[in-house]
Amino acid sequence: MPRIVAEKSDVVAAIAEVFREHGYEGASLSQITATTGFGKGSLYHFFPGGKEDMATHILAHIDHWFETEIFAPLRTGDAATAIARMMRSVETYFQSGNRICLVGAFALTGTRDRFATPIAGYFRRWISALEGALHRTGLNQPQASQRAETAVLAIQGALVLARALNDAAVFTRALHQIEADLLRRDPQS
Amino acid sequence: MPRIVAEKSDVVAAIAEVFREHGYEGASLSQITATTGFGKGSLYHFFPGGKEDMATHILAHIDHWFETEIFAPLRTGDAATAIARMMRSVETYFQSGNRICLVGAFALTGTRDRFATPIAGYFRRWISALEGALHRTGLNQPQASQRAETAVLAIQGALVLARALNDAAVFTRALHQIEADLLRRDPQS
DNA sequence: GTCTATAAAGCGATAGAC
DNA sequence: GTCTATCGCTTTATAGAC
Repeated sequence: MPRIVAEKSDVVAAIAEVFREHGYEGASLSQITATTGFGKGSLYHFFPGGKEDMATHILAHIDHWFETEIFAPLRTGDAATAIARMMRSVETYFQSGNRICLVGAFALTGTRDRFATPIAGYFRRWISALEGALHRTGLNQPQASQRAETAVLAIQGALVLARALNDAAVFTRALHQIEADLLRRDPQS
Repeated sequence: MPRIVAEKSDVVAAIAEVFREHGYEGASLSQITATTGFGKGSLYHFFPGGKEDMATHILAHIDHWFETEIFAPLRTGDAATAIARMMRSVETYFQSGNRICLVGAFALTGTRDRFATPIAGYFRRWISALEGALHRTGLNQPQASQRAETAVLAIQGALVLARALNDAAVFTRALHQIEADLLRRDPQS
């Protein structure tokens, strides 16, 4: 049954892009109203806590997407398949390097202190889920742990560099190398 | 001969830390005056263009430091020595992961568009200088290019992840692996 | 070169009509 | 649930005394 009025989840996704583009401090309510088409009345109806409330819901929304699409499959599915799927999902989600990671961006400024728990949790669970999958492929625990951390870190770095150079190909290249490194069978870590 | 009054370079270094902590949008003039001790009168005396002027000088200051301490040695010195020195300088500069890269942070938000040229130039010259050094160690051009990009990207990612997890050890671990990967002699890229 | 006072604009947030 | 009007505050930036 179609709805006339907006739903919170629609609003969250729309606002997320404004935060992604300007950062937490840089995203003003007037930009949000202009870009999303929602007036301040609607915004404060959905998010009584204002800007911080919006960001909290956006982080939860992002976390839920990654949890469902990436972390959970890494934990339970066939390890190699889940890792390959992770790489494809990451490429799609970050639009081949044209979209940044909001969680990573929040981490780099004073915004981190405001949202320290969800930010740390997102990366911790990503690394942990990937580590588990790598362990199931036969790697020992320290190797799996190190490789997982390196892969997640490299994805973040690739997003930074792709945007700094305004060259999405940097991201695509990095993803291919990350995948090869993850599945490598030689003795090094 | 000692000076009583402040010099522009002193002011730049002090302001840089405020931008580093809060990002471009998040750093307010009142925070800058509070942290640095310079009043608005002094600030606008040194930087008539205001906040954007300050950020421009800060980026130039950072660029100059890297140019002198890291890029130039990579271009002319003994390759292996210069690379090892780069890793040490990077560890010191970023305070073992407790200090972020302002250029990378600027790249992630709308601030990038304002400073696109210095941001891209910083990373382009870093990668290019490192690529040259790797080439001189015997790697062919594509290998050197790929490894240089991967290393710079990994440094940025390590800074993001270390700050997200509030765990500087992530950065230290990553630096060791990056150095090993850079100097590796096996056939893979 | 540094200060204080102040202007003009934009900010996040609220109130109340509909 | 959405709108407009508005509050109080902070922002960047300027002016002018010292």
